[in-house]
Amino acid sequence: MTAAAHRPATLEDVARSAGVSRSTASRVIAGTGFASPAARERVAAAADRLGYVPNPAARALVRGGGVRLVVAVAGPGASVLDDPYVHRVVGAAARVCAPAGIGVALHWLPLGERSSLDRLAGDGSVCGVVLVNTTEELLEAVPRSLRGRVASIGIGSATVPSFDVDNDAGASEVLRHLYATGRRRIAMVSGPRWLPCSQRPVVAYRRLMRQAGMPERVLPGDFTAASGRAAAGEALRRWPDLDAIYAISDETAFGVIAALRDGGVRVPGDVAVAGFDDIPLAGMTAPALTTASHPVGRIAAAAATAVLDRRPAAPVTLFPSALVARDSA
Amino acid sequence: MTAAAHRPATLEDVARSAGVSRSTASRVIAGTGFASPAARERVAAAADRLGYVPNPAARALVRGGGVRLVVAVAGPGASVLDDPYVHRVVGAAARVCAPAGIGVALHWLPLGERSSLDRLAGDGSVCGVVLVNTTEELLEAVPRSLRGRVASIGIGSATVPSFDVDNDAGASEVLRHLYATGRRRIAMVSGPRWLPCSQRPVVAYRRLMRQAGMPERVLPGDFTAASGRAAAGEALRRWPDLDAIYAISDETAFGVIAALRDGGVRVPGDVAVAGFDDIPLAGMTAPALTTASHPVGRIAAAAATAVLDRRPAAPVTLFPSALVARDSA
DNA sequence: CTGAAAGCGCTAACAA
DNA sequence: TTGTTAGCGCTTTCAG
Repeated sequence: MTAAAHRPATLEDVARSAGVSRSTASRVIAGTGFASPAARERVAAAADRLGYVPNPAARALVRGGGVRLVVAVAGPGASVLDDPYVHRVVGAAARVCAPAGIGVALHWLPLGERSSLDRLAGDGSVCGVVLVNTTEELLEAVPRSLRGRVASIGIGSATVPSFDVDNDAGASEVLRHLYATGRRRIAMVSGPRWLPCSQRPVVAYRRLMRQAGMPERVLPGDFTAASGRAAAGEALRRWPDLDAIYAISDETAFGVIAALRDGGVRVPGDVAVAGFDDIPLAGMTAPALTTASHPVGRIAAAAATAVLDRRPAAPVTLFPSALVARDSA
Repeated sequence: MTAAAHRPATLEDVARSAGVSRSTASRVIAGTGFASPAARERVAAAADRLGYVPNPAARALVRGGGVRLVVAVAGPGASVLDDPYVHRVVGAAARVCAPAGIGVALHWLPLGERSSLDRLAGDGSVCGVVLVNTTEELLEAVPRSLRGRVASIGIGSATVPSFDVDNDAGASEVLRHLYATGRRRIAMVSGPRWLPCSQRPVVAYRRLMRQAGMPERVLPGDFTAASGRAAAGEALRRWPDLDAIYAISDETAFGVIAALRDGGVRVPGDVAVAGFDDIPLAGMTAPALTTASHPVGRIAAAAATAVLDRRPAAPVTLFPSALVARDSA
């Protein structure tokens, strides 16, 4: 453990200090190729003595590997980068990448703009891309050269493996819970129309409603609490007989509950409310939110790992969604 | 706009295509040094045609600049990396770094372990470090070679500039609000004892209580809702005459409110509760949380920018905390 | 098993 | 104003 010199120690320094050539030192450090036990030990000792840390940038340069993993978030505006969900993804990815000496960058992908993806593909420092909130259009625009080092959290395509929560099963479970507890006039607040993966729960909802002979009532939202507020007001106006609202995100559900409360509607007495995601605070509010928990961190870690390892991933990897029945429904 | 070739275009490709030397191309692309308008234009055209993107890794290698900014979070366990606050910091940093071709890595810094910092300093690919939740001990262990490219979100030192919210003013404002609305027996739920910057509000609290001749009642917490629950129970037991609880984080405040509710104590009727941070949901709950809003994203962005630009920052940069009076207090 | 040599993509003296 | 020449720190043939 040496006081870090002003200039970081290089492999050359280690080699000299160990009395071997740079190649030998490289083989030992990288753990690749042959080296005598003696050489192995001397190099290890020298590296330790000098506080040597391999430079991933130099390594990437010669290997053509890249040094950053880009989390690319599609959306109508750059403000999508402020989303807590996105931050969770970036945090999980950064954690997975750190040991490999890989950094994470956060980019906004304007909807329907293919040049951004081309730029990423043409950047030799980019080792891979994790797409968030993708559209079919964007998926089609993924350049050939990105294949094998791109993954999507959300919908995928033939060339882009998808890592996502089992939206269909999750939504169905919540809906069945609502049904089992006697709710028959269930409205749904959906995600933004441009986001395909948020349509999955809507499809499940419609199917279930039809099967049960219950009315289909879908209102558009955008994951925010504000959109939940607005949707709840609208729902109350259009369907006074309403007895449940299923929101596609917890934030939205909280907005729904707030609007209901303002309108003098009791939750769950008059109207049950369920969310989706199970954010940390979901269990602390009054009423505590009934929702489905999603392993966002694990999903992001899996996507990042697939990209890092260039491991040919299954076309679709689904993560389980688990109903958390609390007070609101 | 060329379909990204399998191998990203290099400066050499651009130079050849423009009919100039690599150096000239470099000067034009990097915007440094001289170049005739003619050359300038031809290089620009070639770069555009080839979809050329400079490779930050190669650039960093020759300039000795590094390619990753490390967000190093101190704490007793690696689980500190799961914190939403940390994710916000990483997200903001990643956003600031992306245009420069710099990635962000997330590291856990075990309390009192100096070798981690030495490793970071000895890694040539690290362009800088943003410390989160630092201690004096860790600050002292910052290697010389990191000076000028390290910043702290929290307390700082002579060599490490600090970027933080004005904890003192923020806490005072909340406390004064509590006082102004008639509260006289105010308990405080503090942050973890090992975290110096979380002691600041406690100091402010003690000073104010003393000045007003009010009792000092501090209970330890750790920012989590669970610790808020526990602290509230304890507070009720020890101080039955309590009329307000000030929690050092919104999560904790929500835990406090939940415990109070469970105990049949009305908020704010019997006991007022105030938080700290103003998380997005603070305004949606019942009662809506009175708290102080903190520009976490801006703070993180400022710290990251200071490190990136190697700009000699002021020893301490304080960001304003703004009281948001809602229903809970 | 080891070392010499070439080169990843780029910048920065230096000479022309 | 431009091109030539050295590297940045590392891996990787290819000879020894």
